[in-house]
Order: sequence, then structure tokens, then C-alpha cells
Amino acid sequence: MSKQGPPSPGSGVECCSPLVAEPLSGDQAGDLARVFKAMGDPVRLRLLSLIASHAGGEACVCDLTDVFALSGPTISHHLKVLREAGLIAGERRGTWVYYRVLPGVLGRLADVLAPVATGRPAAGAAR
Amino acid sequence: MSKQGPPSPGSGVECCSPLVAEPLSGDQAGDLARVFKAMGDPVRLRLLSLIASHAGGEACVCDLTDVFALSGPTISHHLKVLREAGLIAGERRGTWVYYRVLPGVLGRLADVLAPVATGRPAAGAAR
DNA sequence: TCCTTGTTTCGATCGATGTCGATACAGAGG
DNA sequence: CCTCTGTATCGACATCGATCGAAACAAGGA
Repeated sequence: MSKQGPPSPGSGVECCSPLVAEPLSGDQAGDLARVFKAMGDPVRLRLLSLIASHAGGEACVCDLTDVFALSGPTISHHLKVLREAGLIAGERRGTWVYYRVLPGVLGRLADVLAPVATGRPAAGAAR
Repeated sequence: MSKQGPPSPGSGVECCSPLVAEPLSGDQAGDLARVFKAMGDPVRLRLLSLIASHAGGEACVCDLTDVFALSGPTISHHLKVLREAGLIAGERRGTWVYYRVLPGVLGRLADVLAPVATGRPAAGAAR
């Protein structure tokens, strides 16, 4: 069903109005919930953070597998979930696969969560 | 697995360093994941948005139940999940129960997600 | 007092998800 | 060519979670 395998470029977070400003539509909520659900696991959150904070903005899977006491397939599964949520992208370079955080996604999420009057003018408000 | 169910009182988001700045610790990831998991459902996300955007900053359950094609117990369940995640709080006033978004939580989440250099002076502890 | 309305809790059902081992695929190097 | 290492997919299992109806609890009004 929702097996839209190809990480469609628009699969990220599209909506931009903060959720404290007006009620989310069903569509917006579904889109956002997919991303938050992907981040709703400690392992995936650490993976995301490890990739995002890694030197050069990308990390090799071989490096990520070491950090956890989990099997390779499990790490691969979590990376796939993050990939299909539109949070990260992987690229094979030679023997190893490198993952990096897709730009803009985290910023848009932060915009949605930020209170309207937190002193931050909606940075990327593409409307 | 770790069934640390009890809604620990300090169950809000405590950590503040953006996840792109340095890898999350296991504790921080678990704490954050609990909140993101609570937001990883379209119904809960819409509930949160409805409450946050409602006039006066609070909404009555009777108003929320109307919006969805779900039974009362189901709405109550989702509100409980949001409550135990430290996102909202409910108060009974007479016949009705009013929910409001706990202040600061969304802002801290936005800080964690925000890229360090997105044009936003790492507000850090906004207050 | 009883009854009516609003909200939560309880118990059950069924699909979704995290985890693993086994296996398949992709490159590098003999 | 074959083999070795790194990564992804497959199939299976156990647990979790969303949803419902029934029932309990809370407050107000007849």
C-alpha cells in the first residue's frame, strides 16, 4: 500500500505553518506524523544524530553499526525507515555506503514546532 | 523493550544540544524518542495542534471528540499518551476537562531539531 | 434521590513494528 | 575466475499499539 519506495523528493515535510498557529489538516498531520514516527525510536534518533553530527555531514554504515549492540540487518532496517521518511539519503562509494541528513528537513520541522513568538521569524517559510 | 512506562514527572525534554551538534546519548535519545513517538500519530498531532491553536490556549475534550470519526475512549487514549509524554496537561473544571499545551516543550524540541546555523541565534534556553 | 451527560478505565482484537538469523547482492582484490 | 567483506533483503517471531464496546467514575440538574 503505502509502499511508495522511491524517496520522492517531495516526501519530506511540506507544511510550514506552526502547529500552534492553526489546526493541522489531515494531510499535513499524516505527513508530519510519518516523520515524527520515524524519529520515535531511540536507535533511529541516535542514528540521525550520529549522521548529522559526523564530520563532513555524512557517516559510513560501518561506523554506525559499531555504536549499537544490534545486528547489522537491524541497523539497516532503521536506516531504511529514516530514508523512507525523507530524513536521510544514502550513497554507495566503493565498498561502503555513506548516509547524510537531507538538508532543510530538520529546519522545517523546527519551524513547525516553534511557538510563533519565540523570537524566531519563520526562517524558511516558503509560502 | 525497556518498559519504563511510569510517567516520570520530569518526563519532558531535558536535553538541549541540537542533534546535529553532537551525537545524542542513549538517555537523551530515549527521552526525545518518547516525545516524538507520541507525536508520531496523525490523530495525536492534530489533537496537539487543535489544543495549541485553540483560543485561550486550551480546549475542551468535548470539542476535540467532534473533529474526528473516532470513539470517545480512543480520543481519551490519545490524550493520555500526549499527557504522559509531557506535552499537554488536563484540568477538570466543572463538567468538562480542558487540555492545554505545556509551555516550553515545543520550543525545546524545535531547538533540538534546528540546525545550528540556520540563521537562528541558537536561542538555547529561550527561558 | 435518580437520571443524564461528559470523561476515563478496562478487556479484547487485530495489524504494525523491532529484532534476529539466513540469505542475496555489490565491489575490491587475489 | 573465485573469495572476502560490507550492506540490504527476506522470513519468522514476539511485543507493542490503535481501536472498539462495555463499564466505571465525576459532576450537575430534575
